[in-house]
Amino acid sequence: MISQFKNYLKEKIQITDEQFDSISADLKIKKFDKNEIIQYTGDISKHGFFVCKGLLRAYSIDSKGKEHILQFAPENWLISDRNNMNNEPSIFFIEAIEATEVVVMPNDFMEQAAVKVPCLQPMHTRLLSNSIRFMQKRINMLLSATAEERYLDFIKLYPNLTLRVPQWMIASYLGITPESLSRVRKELANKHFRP
Amino acid sequence: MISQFKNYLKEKIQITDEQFDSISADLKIKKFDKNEIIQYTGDISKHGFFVCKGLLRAYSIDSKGKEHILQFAPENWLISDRNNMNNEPSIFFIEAIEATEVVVMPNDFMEQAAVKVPCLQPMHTRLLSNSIRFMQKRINMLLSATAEERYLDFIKLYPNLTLRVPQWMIASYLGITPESLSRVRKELANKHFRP
DNA sequence: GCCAGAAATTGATGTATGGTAAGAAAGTAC
DNA sequence: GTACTTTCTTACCATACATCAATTTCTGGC
Repeated sequence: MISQFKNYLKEKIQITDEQFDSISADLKIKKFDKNEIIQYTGDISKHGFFVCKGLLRAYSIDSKGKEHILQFAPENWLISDRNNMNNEPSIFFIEAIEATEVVVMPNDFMEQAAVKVPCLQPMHTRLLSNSIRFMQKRINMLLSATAEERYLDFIKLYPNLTLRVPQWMIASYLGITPESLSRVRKELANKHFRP
Repeated sequence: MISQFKNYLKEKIQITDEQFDSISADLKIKKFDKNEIIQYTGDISKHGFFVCKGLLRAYSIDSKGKEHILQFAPENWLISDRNNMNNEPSIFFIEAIEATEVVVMPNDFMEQAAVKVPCLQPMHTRLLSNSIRFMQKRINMLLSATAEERYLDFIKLYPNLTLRVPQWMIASYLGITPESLSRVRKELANKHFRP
């Protein structure tokens, strides 16, 4: 449903149906099955994705074969590998955790679209800035907080994801093992933590 | 020296002296002493900084009073708190590690300047994208690498900073204690590591 | 050059989280 | 429903890094 992307934009900026139509020619809808991999490490992908429905994750695999989740992308999230902007290869995989429907947008979509619809430009900048803020917060947590604190923070930040994704993925996002997360949860249960 | 900022821009984009003059009216030079704090947590700062000379660091202080360095900013780096774009308070301090000279730029400088000099816009987007890539890499390291690996990565990334900043700051950037970094270095010395 | 304070090193010990392994529980496919 | 896989839990032990404390080395100010 491309209209979902239109609604997303309408919530952020003033854009008419005509304006949207003028930029949507470059967009395509694509569906992915659960567990389907959308982008591989080393790819030079030419697209970013807007998630209409479903759930994606971006993850890397380290030298020991362990996965590390960099980002979840549920409905109404944009996900794109900024490495591809410079035609450099991706450093992570993108995979559909659930059956997912996305809008596929060329890497230069925002720049191009902003020519026709100027107010997209500040929106784009704002999105990038938010992404930076978000990652700064995450780095800060990784530097300063315990596993338990990070887990509580995760629950607050992604209340619905907590039930939607398997625990081992949450552990992978937090930078701990599934076993440790299980123990953290047990601890919290003992303290009568209510999620 | 505001000319340093001009040279920086000239390396990135096509900009004439006249164009630069047309946007530089909003810029000011400011000097900070070593150890001077430029921005406090909670501030709603209205400026970002371009470092002409010297070295800044951005850091947070956790609930136990421990500092955590989010970013170093040596010469020719831009540093600005994206939180301020939304008039939200800063989540970190910015401090001069050395006597430092900066160009002070209003938060909306890039947006405004891009009206007069359009090619600043894609440059700005590229800078933000690079910042995102950089932080993704750092998150990935924090999730997957040992203290030693992160230190080696740091040395490769910031060869000159390694000598310029005290070790306890590097430790704070890496997310370990100064004692641990000292031991990591000792280990590397035993393995005949040559920096 | 000397002194005070900061930074770095080192040793002894503590703790959070990891690794392994086994079994329980929950999904998923047929 | 049964079989099979995946996920989650639990227990035991291992390890990377933290903490505390005592020196040693470095640095800047006089």
